[in-house]
Amino acid sequence: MVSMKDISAACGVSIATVSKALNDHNDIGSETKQHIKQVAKEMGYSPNSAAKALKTNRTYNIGVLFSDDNHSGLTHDYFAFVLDSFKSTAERKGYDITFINVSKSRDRRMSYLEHSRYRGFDGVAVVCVNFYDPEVEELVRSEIPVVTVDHVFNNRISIVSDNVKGMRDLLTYIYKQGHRRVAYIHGVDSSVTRSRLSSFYHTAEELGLYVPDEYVLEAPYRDAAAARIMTEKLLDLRTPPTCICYPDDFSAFGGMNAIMERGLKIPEDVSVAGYDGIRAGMHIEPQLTTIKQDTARLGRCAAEKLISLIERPKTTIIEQVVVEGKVFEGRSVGKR
Amino acid sequence: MVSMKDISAACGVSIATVSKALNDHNDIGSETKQHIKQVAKEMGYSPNSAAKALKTNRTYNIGVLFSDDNHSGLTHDYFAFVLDSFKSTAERKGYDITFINVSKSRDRRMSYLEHSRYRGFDGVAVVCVNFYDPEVEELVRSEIPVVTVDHVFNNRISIVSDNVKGMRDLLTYIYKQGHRRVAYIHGVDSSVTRSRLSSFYHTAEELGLYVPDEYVLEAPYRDAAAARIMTEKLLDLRTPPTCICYPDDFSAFGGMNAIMERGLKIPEDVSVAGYDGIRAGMHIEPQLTTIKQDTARLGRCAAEKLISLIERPKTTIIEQVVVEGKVFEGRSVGKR
DNA sequence: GTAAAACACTTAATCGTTTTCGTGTTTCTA
DNA sequence: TAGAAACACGAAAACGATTAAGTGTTTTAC
Repeated sequence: MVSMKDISAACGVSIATVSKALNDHNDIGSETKQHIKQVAKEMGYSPNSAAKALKTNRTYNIGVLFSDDNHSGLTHDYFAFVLDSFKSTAERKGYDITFINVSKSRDRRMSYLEHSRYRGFDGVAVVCVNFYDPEVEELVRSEIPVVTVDHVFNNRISIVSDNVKGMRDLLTYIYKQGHRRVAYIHGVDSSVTRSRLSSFYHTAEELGLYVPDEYVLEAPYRDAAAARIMTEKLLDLRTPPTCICYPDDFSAFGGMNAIMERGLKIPEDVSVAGYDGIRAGMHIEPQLTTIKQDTARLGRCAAEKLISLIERPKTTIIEQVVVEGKVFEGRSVGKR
Repeated sequence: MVSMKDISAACGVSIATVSKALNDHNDIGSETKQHIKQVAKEMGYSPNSAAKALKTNRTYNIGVLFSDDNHSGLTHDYFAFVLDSFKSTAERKGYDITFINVSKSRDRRMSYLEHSRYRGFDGVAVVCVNFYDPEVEELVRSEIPVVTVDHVFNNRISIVSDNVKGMRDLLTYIYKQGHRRVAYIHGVDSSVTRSRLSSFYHTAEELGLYVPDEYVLEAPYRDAAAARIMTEKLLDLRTPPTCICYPDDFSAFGGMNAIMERGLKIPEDVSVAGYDGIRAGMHIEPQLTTIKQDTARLGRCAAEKLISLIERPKTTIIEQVVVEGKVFEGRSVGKR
């Protein structure tokens, strides 16, 4: 590995001069500078991020905390899309991204914060984790710049999808299609769930839609099997709903299967709505009506905000950025 | 940030002693060692990976090259699963993973190899990229330990799914269900495609299955729209196939839609088989018959092999590890 | 023509670790 | 009891970069 020392020797100048030449400082003569750059290229100089980081305290590396209770991890469609967008935005701005370890390593495990300090991340993005984990708390409250996605912490930047508007739009759409008996299987408790649920109730009231208690059930996110069971409960009611909303598209798939297995038709007998707008939903029969999240924007916003916070901490506004999704009109919600 | 220097001052010993104590060297007295560790904990010592890396030339960081022509990136279901497994295996063994930049950064872009050297990756995994990219070549031929997934390079370790056996098993299953007119829409040229295609022909011959040329078409991977078009071509033939195999599950979704839109029933009129076994396939109607790849094993193997190559270069066998998938019997391939 | 300013480098300290040699005590060994 | 091990620790160099301060030379200004 050829270092600045080698170049300085080859060029007959000091290491400092090499450093400055390569970094385009303006107290180096232009022909010296050109020559040094030339030689560096010829010798195949490769900079050493560790040395640079040690000296400058900047790594141009962003940590990403990415995991959840179900251990869906990277295979979580919605968050994978967000992460993908986050990644390319960060890369375009000159940052690399490294995952913050979530599994216990060979020897003593580090906490998220310890790990972040160890790697010297310039900033951290928290996505798709259990936000009530004390280690997450510790990380978020630390001195390291942080953005969170889909969860609001006090006095931190967060990027959240507009669950209130999303649920309102979805329910309104369903209502306009003529449905008057709408059930909602919501996810387990979290800020996302709470936003959607209260929006559901609030919108129902606005629309003059009566929602009996037995129409509102809970199931874990992305658990097709659980959604099945809940769906069957709903279908067993004396007056079953004409439309069922699910916590996410995957759950909707599970629900659809339960419905079809009873010989019922979608959307003729029962309508179904998902949430998230994952790709597979477009390809199934009938095409799933859902809220299409703007994952590209979520990821991009998160990266931009975080990098802004890193590079211009004073002028970066600490705020919650809300990203709207929109109703994707498939064919799983029919007219009544 | 409290460093070894701070601890050495607090304990009245030299920095060297602190380093050795914390690293459990055995030329430090046990009570001194205990005391130093104690103080380190109390003072909230946080180690600095950059300094350590600079000195030891080991980062415990693995680079992952992950991208493709379609820019599916992280949202590529099959590879996301592989990566997820890779990630958790690596983490369990004490390695972090960092993405190798694929987009051009703000200033001059680094090549994959330059980037890897810059970050000092102990090793690199190459997944889901265009393997004919000269930059990939450069990286693979370099001094850095490398494993590749689903592509074989000369004299490098690679983990490949058993496409020959997979295709054979799938076609054999289809044959046993009574199909005699089987079409295959294969992916674009790559080592994976070639294995599957030759296995398809070979197996057909073994089975005594005649495959007319017009039954074999090409479409890009994971392109539902292209699969639609090809499917329609097949359905327009004077003797259309009774079963269509697709390059992957997503393409199969596209094909299924084309079939259903013609009012044909799956599997009564036309049967459909996918490849990969992504989650969504389980949830659609009819459930997709496909080859379920062992993504967990692929990722785990890749990580284990790479880490072995890093830690024990001499004793690690350079080989192609083949991971078998198996037929997932859904309901999209019917009996004839 | 001379002091000051501008220019083009160099020196040397520093970031936080690791690790090779010492070196001074203590404990065996014969 | 003298010499050799064994033990417990320290000094200092090194990893590869950055940067403040210093130095000698040339240009500028009046």
